[in-house]
Amino acid sequence: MGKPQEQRKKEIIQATLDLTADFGIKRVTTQAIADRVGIAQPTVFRHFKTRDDIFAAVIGWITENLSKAILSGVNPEDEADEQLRKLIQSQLAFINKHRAVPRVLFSDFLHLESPKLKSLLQELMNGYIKRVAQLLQQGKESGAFHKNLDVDQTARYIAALIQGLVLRWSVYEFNFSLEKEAKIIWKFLQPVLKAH
Amino acid sequence: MGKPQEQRKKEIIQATLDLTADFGIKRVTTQAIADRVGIAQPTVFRHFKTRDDIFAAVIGWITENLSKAILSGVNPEDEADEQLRKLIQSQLAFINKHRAVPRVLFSDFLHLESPKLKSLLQELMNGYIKRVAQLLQQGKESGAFHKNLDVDQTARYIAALIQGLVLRWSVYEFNFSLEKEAKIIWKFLQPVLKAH
DNA sequence: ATAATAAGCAATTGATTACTCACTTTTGGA
DNA sequence: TCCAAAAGTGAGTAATCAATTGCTTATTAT
Repeated sequence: MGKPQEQRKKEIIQATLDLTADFGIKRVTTQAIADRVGIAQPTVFRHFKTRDDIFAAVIGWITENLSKAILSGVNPEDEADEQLRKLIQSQLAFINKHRAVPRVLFSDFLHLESPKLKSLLQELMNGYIKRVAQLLQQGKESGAFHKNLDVDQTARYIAALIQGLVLRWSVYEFNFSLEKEAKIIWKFLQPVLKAH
Repeated sequence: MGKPQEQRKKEIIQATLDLTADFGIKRVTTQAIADRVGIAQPTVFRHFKTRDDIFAAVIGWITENLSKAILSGVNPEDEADEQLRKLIQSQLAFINKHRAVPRVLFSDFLHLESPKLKSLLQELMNGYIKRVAQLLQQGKESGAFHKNLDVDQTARYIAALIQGLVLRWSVYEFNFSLEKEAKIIWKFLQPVLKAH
């Protein structure tokens, strides 16, 4: 019994991701989702109670897979600065492949309509910032980064830098490669991390 | 004839700004705007042909007043680095006062539903980046910034940094002061601008 | 003063869309 | 095999909202 249920859920999440990437959250109606999955519109509600629940699952998917992408992109035996470089690189590679991410991130719908979705988004950001801060702390202790680095502040700004970059990428209709930007952003960060 | 017309237009724009700050673009219905101005809903359409036109005017207002705020905050006789510091500071002070700015900036509605509004947004970003790049170039020539600075790249990243910061401010429900952040962000940028 | 124009409104329309209901079909465990 | 639960559907419902229409009131230029 459980199997088809879970299968359909995944199909619905995937369809929602694809549609969100192309058209943005507003246009992703339950009808559009149903069409793409190949079921009738009311059937969607057999698997998710409300449309919000679908987007909650989508944020869950993003959180989970972004974590995976970062984990698999980073070698914990590297020096902290190399780990951070790879983290940024694999994060941008992931977003580059999943345009639904900026659509979800920059959605007034999510920011304002649903407190539940908003707190999921806050958790996603918190988790990311925390992870970066850990690496900064590690690198500070090992001498890879400079001694007076404010790790929390810097982690927040690294996150802000990347989010701003992704916003520009999204506003300019994905017309440059995020993966290439990873190298440039890393170069940009060097003086912040390593200067005296 | 022109006078009441222009007056009402301004009232509608102001009402839209206020409502957007509080509730986000989606909830700013023509009815809500009319209620706040104190007119009937169809009267709104005497002054703006479509709802999109209202938001176009709002972006126009933001563009104009952000420019003014920056201009009046910057003394052109200062050194370039001092001008840039004041530019960032007055920009953040302006956004701090006008929460409609992030609501407009981070709206999938604007990004996706209306090509016209999207290109207005792109122009706003372009103008800002250009202005920062000019200051960087000026400071590079005067020796305030280091010789190998990539002015366009750096200008884009400064814009990204600020936009990412404003996104966090918005996602965390405006629970910290952007003006205070201006000082910290300036400190953060020092090594990028002045290192060898 | 008055004609022309703009500003205003109540009532309605038409389109959209999340969600429900009553019913049928499929599926999988005993 | 059988039957209970799950998955599915067609046909709605109810709510929301931008935009229109047909009309009245206020303003202003001559």
